[in-house]
Amino acid sequence: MNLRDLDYICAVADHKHFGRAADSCHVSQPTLSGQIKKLEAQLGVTLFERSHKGIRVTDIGEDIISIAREAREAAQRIKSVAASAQDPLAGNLSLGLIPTIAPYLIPLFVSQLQSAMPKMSVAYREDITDRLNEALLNGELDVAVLATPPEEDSLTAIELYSEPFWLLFPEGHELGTFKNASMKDVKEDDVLLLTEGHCFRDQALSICRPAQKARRQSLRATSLETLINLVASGQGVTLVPALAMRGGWSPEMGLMSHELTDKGAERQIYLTYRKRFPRVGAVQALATLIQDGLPESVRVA
Amino acid sequence: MNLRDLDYICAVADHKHFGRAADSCHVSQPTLSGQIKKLEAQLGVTLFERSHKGIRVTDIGEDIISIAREAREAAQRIKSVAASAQDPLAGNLSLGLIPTIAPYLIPLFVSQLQSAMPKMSVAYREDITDRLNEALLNGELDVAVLATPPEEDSLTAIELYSEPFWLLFPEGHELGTFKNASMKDVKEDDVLLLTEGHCFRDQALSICRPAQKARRQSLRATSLETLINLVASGQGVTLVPALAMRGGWSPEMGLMSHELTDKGAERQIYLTYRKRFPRVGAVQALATLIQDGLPESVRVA
DNA sequence: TTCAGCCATAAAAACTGTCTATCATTTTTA
DNA sequence: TAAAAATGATAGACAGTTTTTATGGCTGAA
Repeated sequence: MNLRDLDYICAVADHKHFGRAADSCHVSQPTLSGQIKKLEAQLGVTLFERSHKGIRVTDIGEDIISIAREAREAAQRIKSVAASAQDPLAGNLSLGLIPTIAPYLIPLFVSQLQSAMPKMSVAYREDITDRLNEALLNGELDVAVLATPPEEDSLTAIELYSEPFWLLFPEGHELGTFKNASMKDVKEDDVLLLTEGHCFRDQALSICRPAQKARRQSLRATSLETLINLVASGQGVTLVPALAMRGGWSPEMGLMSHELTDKGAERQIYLTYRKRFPRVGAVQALATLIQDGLPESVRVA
Repeated sequence: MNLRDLDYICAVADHKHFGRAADSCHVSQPTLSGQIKKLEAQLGVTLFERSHKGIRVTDIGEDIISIAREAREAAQRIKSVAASAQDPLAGNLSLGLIPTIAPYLIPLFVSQLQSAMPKMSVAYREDITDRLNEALLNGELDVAVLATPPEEDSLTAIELYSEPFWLLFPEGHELGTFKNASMKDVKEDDVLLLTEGHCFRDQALSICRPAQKARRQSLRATSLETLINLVASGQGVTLVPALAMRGGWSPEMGLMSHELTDKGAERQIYLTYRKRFPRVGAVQALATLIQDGLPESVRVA
């Protein structure tokens, strides 16, 4: 049996005439006759009672043809579902972001996303790099905004932007007298960091002098917001990524900041996805959309 | 697209492994890979994300495969409906009978029909020959028990039995003194007949002497039962077909009867159906069943 | 009776699906 | 780290199926 055979019998049932049915299927009449004859033989059932007056559909023929229509309709639905999925800017996309990016980046593109890709529905997930990578690998996630390049061979990434680090310190701190800041100006045990697992912790540590690295085990914040509040309350200074500076909180909260002048005081942000992920178009579109929404405080490659 | 292709994608979705899916479809792995690749190209959609770790079904793939399962299920249903319709002793059959046969013949085979062909459901229709023939031709009816051979080329018939005519007369009638009866013994204007349209009227007339034929225009019964009652009330004599004699009414109602000795005082009963009617098996089975239930008063060919 | 309409049949041609053999890549194992 | 195993993709030959054109036979109508 064959979907085409089902087309043929439905056409004959509709036209009650082999020749016209054949025309409607764009095949010759012998083709249609032959295929229907074969199908009848396979099923062991006569679908049509042929006579020169006209075609009569047998009782069993009626039954079978109505099921055939269901099958054809399903096949048709497959085609239209596939056709409407053609659009790379449609469908579901699950997007992961790390906690030091999500709250600052998402507002920069969500509304644009809605208007530019209304048929794309994005599910967000905020988690630390390791877990996002894992989710990418097992297919729970389609794409992720990460601050580390992919390590697995099966992953690849688009470079989104590079994000400078800023030094955040409380009002009245001696750094306030400086025009700009470098890590050299920071006291070793003055730097507050995130808890382990946050990649930004490692990135911040990597631009500290070696001596600093072992210190301050006791004070670790679980989020950037907490960290900032700690700084505001005079517990020390910290580094924040540029996008986190977008909030208007600095003056009111008694916080001051300098962009760091140190070379390498920045991190590269990637849009990571599986190499085999089929909807590269959607990923590309998302990357461009994110980049278009970025402020000038970060540098797009 | 093809039902086989749908089998393939469902198998891959089930096994998450091309090789094993190919095995389950009893084809080689390249065949399966190739067909799926082609289907994906046709649909313009990636159904599976292939990697060496395992197969991941894409979102659109999930959608399409679930529809594919519907189509496969419909195809399967076609096969099983056809298979269960293989049985010639199953299905619906519409059976017509003429009024001078129906009430006497149906009781002779209905119970046998139920037990011998329990999956066959017969719809009965009682009507005069012309209308039954018409219904046969336009497909309203599948078979008919008629007392005339088919006239249309597209119809054919099985000879069921030949049914002698009996002469029915009231008790006290002079015919009661005879051992047997012939039409020669009957007074011309004594014969009561059915209304026009009943073939039995014509059959009865045909064995009357020509002189009788123009008479008795005024008394015409619309049914055999009426005719018999008319005879019982002394209005005349009549002919009845043998099967109508089966009832136990003769003595009680003051009726007597002789089987006619005239040559040709009988009629041939046919089971008529369209030459092209596909379920000849059902018709044959019905014919045999009817014949098996007949009494000895009629002759099976 | 002839003619036109309709479905069935036959033989050749085109197409499609399948197989074997082989490759490239990835993962596992030694 | 290198060899082996596993997995899916590719290529070319082959077989089976579908399709087409040409033709036949039957039926109903003029």
